[in-house]
Amino acid sequence: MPGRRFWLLKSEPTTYSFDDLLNEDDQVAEWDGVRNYAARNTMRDEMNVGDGVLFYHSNSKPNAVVGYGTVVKAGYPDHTAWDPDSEHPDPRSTPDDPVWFMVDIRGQAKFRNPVTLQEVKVHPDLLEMVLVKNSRLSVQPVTNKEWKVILTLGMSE
DNA sequence: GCCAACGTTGGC
DNA sequence: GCCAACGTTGGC
Repeated sequence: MPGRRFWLLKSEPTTYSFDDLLNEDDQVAEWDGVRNYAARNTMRDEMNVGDGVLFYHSNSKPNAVVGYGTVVKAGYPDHTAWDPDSEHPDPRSTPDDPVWFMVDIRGQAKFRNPVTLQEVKVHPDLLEMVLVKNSRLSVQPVTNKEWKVILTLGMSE
């Protein structure tokens, strides 16, 4: 599919794990609560329906890419920002003038063989991943090649 | 639990 | 607009 792009989403499994996503109705969830401008811009402006998504567990044992899925809804305002009872309220964001955005994602499959951060750091095709270069970005681009390599590694025995 | 790296805030 | 101070992320 021309124009299809690839992304990596991070979460701490103690907060929200890939299994949590797979347990949702239709395995679909709103990727809400992101409060970082670079990550917001990516979700608001770049991510499209059908794009591939890798899921990474941070602060985990081991830290690893654990599965993949797809974008099922492109960027739209994150309504949790103006919900004072949500995890990440931000009074600056309103329905009329939203500050924060999210996408909906569907979990496709868990990797038989999670691709650990250690493996990523030594694999010649993965050394340049944003995951390694800027470890703090929670929504980040993945190249076509990185996607293929990680899927192959992840789905192998 | 520590702390380096990074992002954000706010005084000037 | 700069940059110091502060807060957070996330690997170890």
